[in-house]
Amino acid sequence: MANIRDVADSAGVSVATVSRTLQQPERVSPKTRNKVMAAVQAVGYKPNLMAVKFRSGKTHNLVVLVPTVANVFFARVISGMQEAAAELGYSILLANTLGNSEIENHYAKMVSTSQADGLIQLRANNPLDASMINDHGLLPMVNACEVIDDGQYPVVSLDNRAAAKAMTEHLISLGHSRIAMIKGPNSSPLTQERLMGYKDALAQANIVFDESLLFPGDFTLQAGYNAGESISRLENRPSAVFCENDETAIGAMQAFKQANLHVPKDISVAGFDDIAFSAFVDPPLTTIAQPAEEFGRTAVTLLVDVLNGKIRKAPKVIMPFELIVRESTGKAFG
Amino acid sequence: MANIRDVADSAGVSVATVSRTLQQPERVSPKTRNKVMAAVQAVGYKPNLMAVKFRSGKTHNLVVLVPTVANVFFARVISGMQEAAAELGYSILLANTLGNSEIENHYAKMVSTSQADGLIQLRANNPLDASMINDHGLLPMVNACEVIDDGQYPVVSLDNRAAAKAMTEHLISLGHSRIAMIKGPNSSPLTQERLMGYKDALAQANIVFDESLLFPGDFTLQAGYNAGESISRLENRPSAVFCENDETAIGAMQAFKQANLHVPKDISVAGFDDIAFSAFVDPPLTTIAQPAEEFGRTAVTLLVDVLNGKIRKAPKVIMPFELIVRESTGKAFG
DNA sequence: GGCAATGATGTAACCGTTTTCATTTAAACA
DNA sequence: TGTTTAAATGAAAACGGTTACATCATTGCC
Repeated sequence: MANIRDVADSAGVSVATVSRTLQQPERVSPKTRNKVMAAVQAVGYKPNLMAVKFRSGKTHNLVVLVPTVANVFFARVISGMQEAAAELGYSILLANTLGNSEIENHYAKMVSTSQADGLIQLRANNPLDASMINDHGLLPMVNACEVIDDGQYPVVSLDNRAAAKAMTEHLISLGHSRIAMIKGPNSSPLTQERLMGYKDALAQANIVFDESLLFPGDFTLQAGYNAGESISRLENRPSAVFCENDETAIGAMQAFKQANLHVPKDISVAGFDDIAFSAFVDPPLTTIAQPAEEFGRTAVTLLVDVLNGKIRKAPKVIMPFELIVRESTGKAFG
Repeated sequence: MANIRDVADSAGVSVATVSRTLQQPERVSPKTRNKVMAAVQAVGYKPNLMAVKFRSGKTHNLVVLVPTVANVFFARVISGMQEAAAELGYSILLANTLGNSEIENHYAKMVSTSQADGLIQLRANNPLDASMINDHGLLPMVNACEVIDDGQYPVVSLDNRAAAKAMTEHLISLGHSRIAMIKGPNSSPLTQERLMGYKDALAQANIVFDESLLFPGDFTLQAGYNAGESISRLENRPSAVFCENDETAIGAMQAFKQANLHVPKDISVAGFDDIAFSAFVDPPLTTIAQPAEEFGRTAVTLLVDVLNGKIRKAPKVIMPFELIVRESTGKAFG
C-alpha cells in the first residue's frame, strides 16, 4: 500500500506538501499541485484513515447498542441513524446486544478505548461500568427509544404514557370496558409508562383496574401468541386487548383466529409501533405510529452536538406519536 | 486520557515493560508485574486501540453491505455475523446501502482506506471501482445471499433454483397447474435462479410455461399487495401463487382477503425465506426456510480465512434449504 | 539594488503503541 | 569468586499521517 512518502518521492516534494495539496490545495502553487496529483494517481495513493484518526484522536465512529436488529422498529431507527451519521461525516458501528448487559458493556468499551467517539443506547440500561465514568466526567452517550431519564444523559423518547392513554381512550370510546393488556418485559420502563397511560385512561372513565387482565410478554410474536391463547381460554373474556407492540399484537391475533375468535367482532386488538407488517395483516392493525427514523436521526444529531461541545445540559427530546385506527378495533359487543 | 507513558512513569519502569506486562505477562517478573498493574489501576489506563490498530495495520473491522436492515431475513443474517465476528475478535460495521451502488462504493472505500480489513456484500453487485482493484490483486471480499458467481470471490449462497423447483413441485403435487409467480427485481440473479427452478418443475410435469402468470415485485409487502390485487382481478385466475419472498407473499395474501378470496381454498400462496412473521400470519405461510444466521456466520468465517491467507481459490458454499409446508397451500380446486 | 513582506516549501516533532535490539541484572555452575 | 547463560528490562525506531516552525524564493516598494 502506497503511503504519503511514496507520493512525495514520486513527485519530488516533501510529505508536508503532499499533505497540504490534499487538505488545503489553495496553500500550494498550481504547479506543484499538479505534480502531486499526478504522483497520487501514479502510485495509487489512498490515505490511511486509521493513521489520520489515530493522529487526530477522533474516530468519527459512533457505537449503537441495539437490543436486536431483528426488531422491525429498531431497523427503522437504525436507518435514520445511518442517514444522519452519513450527513455529519460519522459511521455507525452497530452492536446487536440481545439486551445482554455484558455485551453492551463490551461494546461500550469501544468508546473508552478510543475506537469510537460516542455511544447511543436504545435500551433502558446503563451500559457503562465504573471504569468508564471515573475522573474526567461522563462518557459521550445518548439514550433513545427505551430510556432511563435520570438527567445525566440526553434522551430521545416518546411520551409513552400519553400514547398508551390515547390508545386506551380509543378502545373505551368504542364501548370497551374490559380491556386486557399484553405487556413488555417488566424491566423495561416503557412497559411501566404504557401501563400507567392505560390506567390513566381507565381511571378517567371510571373503570376499575383489574390486575388479572394483565398478561406478560417480551415484545415477540411468540409471546403475543401465548398471551392470546390464555386470553381466548378465559371464561369472562375481555372485549379488547391492548398490546405493547405490534409483534405481540400480531401473535395474539393469530391465537385468536385459531380459537375461532373473530377480530374485531369478538375481540378488538391494538398494537404499538406501526411496523410495516401491521398494515398487511388481517385485519390491518390499529396501532400507535412512532417516527422511528426521526428517533435515529435525532439521537445521532444530539450525540454529535455533545461531541462538539455544543450541549451544556442534557436535553430531553419528546417525539410525537400518532394513533392509527385500522380495522382490528371495533365496537364492543353487548 | 492516561497513556502508556503515564503508567510507565507511575510504575517507575519503561513503556516497553508496561506493554509487555499487558500483552505477555509471563515475560515480566512477578514483582514488576504487580507494580505495573497497580499503576494501571492508579492512573486509570485504557489502551488506545486506535493506536494499536494503526500500529498493527489491522483494524479488525469488517464492513457489511446490506441492502436494507429493515428486511427481516437480513436481520437474521446480521445476527449470525455478529456472533461469528465476536468469536473471532472482529467488529461488524453495518452499512445500510438501500441497494444503491454509490453508497456501496462509499462504504467499500473503508477497506481501501485501511479503516476495515474486509468486506461482505449481501447483494449481487460488485461494489468496487477500478481504484480498488489495481495492482496488488483483489480486495478481501465475500459475497453472500444474493451472489454473482464469477469465481473471483468466495460465495455463500443457496441453491435457489433447486429450492424454487422444490416449492413448485409441492404446488404441482397438490394438483395446481396454473401457478403464478411474483418475482423479485429482475436485476437480481436470485430472481432469475428461482424463475429457472420454477420452469424446471413445470417442464418436468409437462406444464407449459405461461409468461402472463409472471408478476413483477421487489421483495416488499406493498409489491406483494399490488401483484395480489392484479391476480385477484384476473378472469382466468391461477389456483396458486409462488412468491419470491415471504414479505411479498404476506402482501399478496392481504390483497386476496380484501378481494374475498380464501387462502388456500380459493388460492394457494407460497413464500420464500421463512421469516418469523410467516408462522404467525393467517393462514401460516408455506415457505422455504433458509439458514439465515448460518449464512452470516459462514460469510464472516470465510472472510476471516481470506484475511489470514488460509484460502487459495475462492470457495463456493451452498447452504441447505428446507420446504416448510404450513396452511397457505392446499389442494387445487376443480 | 536593497530591504521588507509575502508566499511556497521543507524539516522535524508528534500522536500511543509494539517490538527489535542492546544492556543490565539475576541465576547457575565450576 | 569468577564465568557463562538466561531472564528482565530499557532505549529507540517504526507505523502514516498532520502541522508548527524554519527556511528559502519571490515579489513589491522606495
